[in-house]
Amino acid sequence: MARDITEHHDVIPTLGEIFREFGFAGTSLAEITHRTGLGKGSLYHYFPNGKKEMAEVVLDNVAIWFEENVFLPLRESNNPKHGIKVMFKAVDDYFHSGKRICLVGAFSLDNTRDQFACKLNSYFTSWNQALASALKRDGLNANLANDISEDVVTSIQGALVLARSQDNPKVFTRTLKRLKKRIESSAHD
Amino acid sequence: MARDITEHHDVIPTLGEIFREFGFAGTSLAEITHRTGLGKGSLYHYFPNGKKEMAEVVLDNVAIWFEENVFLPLRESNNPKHGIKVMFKAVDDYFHSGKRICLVGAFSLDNTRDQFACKLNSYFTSWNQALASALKRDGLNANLANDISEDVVTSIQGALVLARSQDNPKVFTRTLKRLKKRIESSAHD
DNA sequence: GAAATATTGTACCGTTCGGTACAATATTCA
DNA sequence: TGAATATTGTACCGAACGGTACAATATTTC
Repeated sequence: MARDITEHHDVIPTLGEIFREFGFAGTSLAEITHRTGLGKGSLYHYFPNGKKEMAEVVLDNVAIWFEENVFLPLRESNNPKHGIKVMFKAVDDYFHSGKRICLVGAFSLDNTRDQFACKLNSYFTSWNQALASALKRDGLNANLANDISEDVVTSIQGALVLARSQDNPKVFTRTLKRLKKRIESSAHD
Repeated sequence: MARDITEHHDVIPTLGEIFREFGFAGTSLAEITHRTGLGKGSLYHYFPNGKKEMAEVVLDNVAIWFEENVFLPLRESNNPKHGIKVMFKAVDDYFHSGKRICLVGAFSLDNTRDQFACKLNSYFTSWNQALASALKRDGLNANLANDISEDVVTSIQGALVLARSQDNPKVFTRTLKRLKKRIESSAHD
């Protein structure tokens, strides 16, 4: 269990960026000590279970951020259209308009996935369900809502992959625009 | 430059599967010697530049496979609709209906990307252009064709990420179905 | 069959890996 | 202040890392 590291207020975000950059296997403790400025003594004081625990805390923080800024607005906004708007804005911000990749997506693709399977799975499941919920409240039937919701979450992930591989964030912003339009046009069917 | 390893006919596919499973950084020579059955002596005989060269050869082989089985049919089929059909079938086969991830996508997400940037970039670019070409020949205007093409390639990548993270290949097969339908319906606009 | 070449197994290299031990130093709290 | 606790820097560990050297063995070529 991680001790209270919250007073080092930017260590966890920094860890996130390192994992984003190198992946779990590719991230070395040397890099972590360098970028966080914390020696091994401190790191293992706050994260007794080492690198794996650091990744878990980071993933938890990602989940919390999305819960607050994306899933909750989708689920509980009185105006589902507004909730969806909030989602797109938050997603665009979070991924720096395509210049930042999704840590959950990255971890999903290699075998470290197995160690974090539960967290990775629930991230996408929550997103899917929250968005589908908003779409249903907006008048779509359940099948269509689930369909569009899966389409949106899937496309966002894919767009991050392509934007990264082509070193062109516009792939991401174009995709968001396309998805917004698709939701709008499906609303008045 | 890799020497002729073609007589060990399944070494390159095996390397591909290892890289898929562990990522580039996470793949050790020990794992490679174990799974390929080749000792270090042989490996460095055929791949004098080591692990990096192995990955390059694997990526080249992926590119060749897609060129032959996906891009070429899209670009040169007399009947573009048929070319698109061939693409979907080949993609479904290649990714084992969602049970196998995309090596190019996986490499794109971590920092090893920089070492292979050119190959990763051209894979997606070729796919995009080939598909857009087929759509245009099928009567779509250029803008719409590019739009749909990016949508399809993006969604396929995303679906592979989600299918993997949720350990549910059906996410992938559903996505393919959705994309086919979308192309069909956009054709008679 | 002999010479030249291609292939392979094995021992070994220096480096880096994740992680631990622990003393030294801050900090907290009585 | 002084004792207890929290935090940190540093030296170190064994294991695994990617890679090399090279002799031994196949295989090809003449």
